Amino acid sequence: MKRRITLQDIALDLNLTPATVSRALNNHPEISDKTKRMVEETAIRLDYNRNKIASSLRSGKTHVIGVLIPTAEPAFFGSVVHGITNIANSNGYDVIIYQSNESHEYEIKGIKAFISARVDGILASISKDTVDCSHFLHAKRNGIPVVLFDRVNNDLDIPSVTVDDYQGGFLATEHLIEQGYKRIAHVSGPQHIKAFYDRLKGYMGALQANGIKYDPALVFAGDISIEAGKCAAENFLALPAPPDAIFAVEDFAALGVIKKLKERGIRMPKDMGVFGFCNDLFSEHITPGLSTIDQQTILMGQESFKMILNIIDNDDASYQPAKVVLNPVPVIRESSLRAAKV
Amino acid sequence: MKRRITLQDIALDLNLTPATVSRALNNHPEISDKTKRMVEETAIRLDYNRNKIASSLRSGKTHVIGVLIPTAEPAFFGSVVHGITNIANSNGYDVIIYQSNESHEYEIKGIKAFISARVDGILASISKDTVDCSHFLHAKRNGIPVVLFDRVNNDLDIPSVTVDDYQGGFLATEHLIEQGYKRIAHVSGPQHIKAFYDRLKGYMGALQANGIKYDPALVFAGDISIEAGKCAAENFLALPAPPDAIFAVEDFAALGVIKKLKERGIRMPKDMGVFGFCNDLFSEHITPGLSTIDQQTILMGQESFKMILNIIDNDDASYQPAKVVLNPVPVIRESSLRAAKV
DNA sequence: CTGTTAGCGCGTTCAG
DNA sequence: CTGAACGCGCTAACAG
Repeated sequence: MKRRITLQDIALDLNLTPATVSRALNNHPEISDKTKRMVEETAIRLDYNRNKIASSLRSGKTHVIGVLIPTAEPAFFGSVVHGITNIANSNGYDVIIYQSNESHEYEIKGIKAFISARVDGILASISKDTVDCSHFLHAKRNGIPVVLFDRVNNDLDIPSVTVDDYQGGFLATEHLIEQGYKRIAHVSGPQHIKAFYDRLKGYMGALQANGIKYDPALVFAGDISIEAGKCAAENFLALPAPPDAIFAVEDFAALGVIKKLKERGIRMPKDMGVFGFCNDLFSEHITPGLSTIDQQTILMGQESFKMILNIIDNDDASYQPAKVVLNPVPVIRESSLRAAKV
Repeated sequence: MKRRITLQDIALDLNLTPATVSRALNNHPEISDKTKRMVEETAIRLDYNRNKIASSLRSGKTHVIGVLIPTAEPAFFGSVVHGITNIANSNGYDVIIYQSNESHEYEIKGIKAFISARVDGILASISKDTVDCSHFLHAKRNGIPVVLFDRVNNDLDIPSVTVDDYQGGFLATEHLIEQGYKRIAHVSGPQHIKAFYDRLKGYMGALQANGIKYDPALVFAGDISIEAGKCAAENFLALPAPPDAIFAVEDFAALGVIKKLKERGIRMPKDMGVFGFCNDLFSEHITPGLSTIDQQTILMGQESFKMILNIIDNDDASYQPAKVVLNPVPVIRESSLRAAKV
């Protein structure tokens, strides 16, 4: 392995000083075009690569963004990361990923790793297990701006990017009503997670807006799992007056519903309409295709990055906790499409 | 924002020198336990976080691994990244992700970014568009070890982690034969990608091993898309002597096959067996469940990391291009399960 | 077991 | 427009 080329090497080659070479490479206005050209040529000829470590140490900027997510496994976070890294890279930022695996302890470790690495900013989604959020404030106290996406905490004074879950729940339910379904049930998720709570509220809101009385028997306290969906479906079918449509809090739960209904020979969308939430990768490809709410994952990643970049660039006190709320986008497929609509 | 605490601050607080504090925090054997305890306490009390930048500059090690992938979007790479980051983080390494978006140009940019960031190692999967691989050798010349995973190039003298695609194709085809299918067709992928070429060879190998004559009419030159699968199915059905089973080079292509067969009212697995490759997330959830070959993505990520770590730790000339080949794992579901087998 | 000294490579003063 | 000098925070080498 050859020794790495430094500014010094370029300087010696051209009878200049490292300082001048540095300025030339950074396109400093007080350097003559001639020198800039010479320096650039030599840099390429010698195969110079700027040492970002030294540069970071000196300048106090790493051009690295930390991204902390519960897990890169499911499609959702993978897709958001996809959005973040692409826009970050094209803005000259590197992205470090850390997975909390839904654990509070690992989440804290991740923040520590980011502080140690002196990242310029942190994008994070709170893990399921996390109750105490002081580690995020800890990062802020260390001068590292934080933006939360998707899994947020409104008690914290931290800017965030989310989708409008209330609106999503509302739109899903309203679509089912428009399709002529009369008794619409809901498989809900853990209510301490704001997104799931909001979806339930949206469901209730749509019922009310359409003059349908809310029936607690039609809400099953479930989870975002296939198993929960199956349980819920079973439960609903055993009711004296079963529903004719089911809106599940998440696509996997909806998938469980669909599996159970198939097992029982119940036809969708004829006998029963089904609606999910997430627009997971599989939703398009199952039978029947699952109607769902798209959460605009790529856009979410991009907006999160833009926001943190904005905070980094105006590193003054203009750190106003902004809340960006994205519009949920209904994606209608066979599972809920009973009537041909205009 | 408060000033960041440095080793100096701890040293002053305890009447020690920064060097001693550094050694204590790094658990150097020549430091007394008493001092170590004192230093650790003070570090916590003052909320000290090691400046990894300075540490990296001095030591020449960043503890960062660059991961270069075509795209984080599809389940496959997301899952491998999942495997890499988890094992990397638990080994004290940070992971920087760069996406080439299947473009040669961006791939080169990614390598440059990694060299600039002085990463300790690079894990990469070659993009579809890449013909010239000199940028990987460029990284090696800069003293950064490289390990390729999944999309590799055997002409390069670079260690790699892959699955045995020949074996996968062989097992898939043999399973169909065992299930009593007689005329087995194959939807192949672009043959310049080694993995796809090997799967076709595996298919042919299994036919031969079972005394079945290879019929070129039963191989459709397709792609890894739903559309290609649909075309292939149509093509096969129009044959004078149509096949009774189809092995597709990839799950999305298999999905296309399934969609087309359903459209035509052909029952699976009774009238036609279908087999995919990849074990994509949706494969389990479609109807019928798709039999496929699992590529052990998590394991692949872990093995890749272990290999690069090994090279980093013995940074001498023991840089022997090892090739790790993982076993493909058949996952049998309804789409191919005609007979009850022992 | 601990202190002293020096320098990793860069960017930013302040001169000229 | 360019040069000289310094220091970011840490760790390795050498003393003692």
